[in-house]
Amino acid sequence: MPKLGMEAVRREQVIEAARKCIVDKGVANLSVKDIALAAGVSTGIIYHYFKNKEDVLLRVLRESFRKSYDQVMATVEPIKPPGDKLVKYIENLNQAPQDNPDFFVLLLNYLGQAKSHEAVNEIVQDFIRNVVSYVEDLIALGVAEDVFDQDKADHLPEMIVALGLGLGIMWTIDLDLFDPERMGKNLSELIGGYIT
Amino acid sequence: MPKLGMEAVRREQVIEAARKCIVDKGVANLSVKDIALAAGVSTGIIYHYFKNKEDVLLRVLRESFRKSYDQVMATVEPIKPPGDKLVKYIENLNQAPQDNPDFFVLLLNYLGQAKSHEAVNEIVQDFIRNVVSYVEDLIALGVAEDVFDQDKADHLPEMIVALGLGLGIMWTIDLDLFDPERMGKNLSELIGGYIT
Amino acid sequence: MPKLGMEAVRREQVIEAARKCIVDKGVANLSVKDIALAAGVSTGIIYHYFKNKEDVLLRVLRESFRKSYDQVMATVEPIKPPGDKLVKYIENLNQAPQDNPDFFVLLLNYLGQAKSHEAVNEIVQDFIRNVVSYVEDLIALGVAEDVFDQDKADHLPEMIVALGLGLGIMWTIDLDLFDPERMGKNLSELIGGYIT
Amino acid sequence: MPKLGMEAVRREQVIEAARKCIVDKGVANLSVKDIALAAGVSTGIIYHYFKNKEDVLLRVLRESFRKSYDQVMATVEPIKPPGDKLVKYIENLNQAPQDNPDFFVLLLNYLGQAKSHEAVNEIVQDFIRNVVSYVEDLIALGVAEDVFDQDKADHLPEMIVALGLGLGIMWTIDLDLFDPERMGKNLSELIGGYIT
DNA sequence: GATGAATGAGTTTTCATTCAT
DNA sequence: GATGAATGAAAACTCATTCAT
Repeated sequence: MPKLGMEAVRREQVIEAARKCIVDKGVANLSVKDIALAAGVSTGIIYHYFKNKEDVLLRVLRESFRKSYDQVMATVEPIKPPGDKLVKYIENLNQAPQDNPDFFVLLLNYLGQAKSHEAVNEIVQDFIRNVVSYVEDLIALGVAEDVFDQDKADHLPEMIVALGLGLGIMWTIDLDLFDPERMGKNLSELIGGYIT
Repeated sequence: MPKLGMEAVRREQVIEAARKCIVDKGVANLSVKDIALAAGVSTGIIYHYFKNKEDVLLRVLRESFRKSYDQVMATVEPIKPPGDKLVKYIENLNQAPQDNPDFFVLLLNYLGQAKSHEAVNEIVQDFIRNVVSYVEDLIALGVAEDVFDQDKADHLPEMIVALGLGLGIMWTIDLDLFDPERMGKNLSELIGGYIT
Repeated sequence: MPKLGMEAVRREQVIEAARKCIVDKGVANLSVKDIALAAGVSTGIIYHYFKNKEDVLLRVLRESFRKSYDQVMATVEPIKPPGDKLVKYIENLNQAPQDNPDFFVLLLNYLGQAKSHEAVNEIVQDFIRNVVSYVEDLIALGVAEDVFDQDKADHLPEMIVALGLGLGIMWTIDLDLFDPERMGKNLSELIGGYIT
Repeated sequence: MPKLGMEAVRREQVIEAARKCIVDKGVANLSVKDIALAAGVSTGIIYHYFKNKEDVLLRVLRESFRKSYDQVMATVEPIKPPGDKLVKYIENLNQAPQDNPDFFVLLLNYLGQAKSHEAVNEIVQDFIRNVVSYVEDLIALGVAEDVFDQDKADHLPEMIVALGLGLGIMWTIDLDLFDPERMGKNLSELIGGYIT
């Protein structure tokens, strides 16, 4: 067993286990013992690498947002034409509930805490602002390069994100509510109409 | 204090107290003692009128959805012209986070449980389906009376609801994200464009 | 509704309900509410006619012993020949678990409390002593009237009662342990051999 | 105090403490806190080693029956002559209330629950059947080796056990009811008469 | 570093008893 | 007399956190 870099391994091990537990049984019913069991470590070790349970949970959230961000960067950023970039992003947004359903389950689990938990609120706020501002940038990019007209709607980025969030939540709660495939097309059309 | 015929009063008293507690401190940190204290009763009486804590929480959710429904009925249904009806409803949807911020905080608190709690999931699913189907009816009504063209977008009702939900959540988490007033106008335009 | 004699009626109503509850679900799992429900009265009324729950339970025990005693008197005492009297009593003892299985279930429920509950202990002790002394009298009567020889065994009455008690308990716990019919005959022979 | 390998010790510690509590104050009035206090541990640890209170109580019963069985094996089995074996066993049975009064108190505490508690009933049934069948074997052994005649009474083993049980209970409830010394002799004679 | 036994404060729930009506 | 709503103390049980090994 390597001793060096063990810390990073253990932390990742615990965070991933906690994430899985939250998705499987909900934050509400999650004990430190559950996490330790899922991670294959003792409860004690969790307190060696994390301040306390809350610390673990906050890191799960941050990590989850970071991964989501990384994934967007990896799939959207390589694309160069600004128009395609936005289209790809919208596609991503639309695929998210299917491609990464865990993300929405996790998000829902934390959103409920946001209003009564300062730290959670802050992290979630930052995430939403980042997403909105990223969409703003994508649109601005298109406008700058004359691919889009000035977008015709005020607050379009917020609406795009809200649509993605709302549809994601709705589909997470009720898989039969709509067909994500067709919804994807509608979404592209709707938004496309506003920027060309 | 009368002792007879208090059942309805007590139940309402407890449910309202529980609702308030959830909004104030979150379901996660909510004890029966808290509810009893907020309701001004003993913990014992809660078990006299409700099966257990879960029973109370589920009733808070149902009651909250019922009130929300009643309010829509009271404000939207009196309006007769189908076009105005839909507009009014959209307005309602848009005002909701401001007019009734508690509703969204409450909703968020329960959404997190939905995936790991059968009963919650069912109630939330029903609610969403009802809302979507209500919007469908409003649009169909307009089309039938030749006020709207057939709506141009597939899944428009789902998108309208998703927008309302997404914006509501975003605004609940981050009051500074956008100005609801202006957002209201954008929303009306966006949707208006799709049904006339 | 008659007002006079209501007290006796109510008391009997409650005691009988409590007895039934104990037999059905055990003293351990018996609440005052259960008793009230079974008796078709309110919990309050129980405290009007009895000092407290313990008072009810003690009266159930006494009443049960009294009835058992009355039944013996009614079936055994009318018989005049001392020999037949004892035979009849033994028969009674043997039939008890079948004829009145509730009695044994009840008895077992209280025997467990006897060692840690002064009042119960006293009542049970009195009952056992009475039963033993009744058998002593029956035998003495037979000897006095020259129907039996002096009984050949020391402590015969105690042994007879112990056999009845032991077999009753065993059969109550395990109906398949033996056939009470055949056991009855064996018992009569066994005891008969010792007093003639 | 060592922390490792304490499982067996702690379990025994808790079971023994629970047994003591039951004997001292009765199952009816026994809280987990009492057990923890008597065992000198925290309440939490009890739930670490046992599923719940019921689990502890059932193990107390099983353990008690096991010890009783072990003791019989240790005292009766070394004896080889079948006749002496049975005599020794009867002696044991007779001495039990004196030698091990706790056993009867405990037994009484559980017998009351048997009828309304499936698991208790099963354990007690098994115990009684084992005891009866052990006596059957002892007699059969004697008959096989021509030490006893075929026993003259049908159901003799059941009667022997019932006598032991009945006398034990009676003497537990009322120490003054008879002299166990003399009772022992009577018992031996009585039974001896039936198998020689 | 790693373990998991141990703690005890806190949570849900029950229930005998009281008392206003 | 009669009711059953209301209380609150006590019970069973959970779980984050600590710490001896």
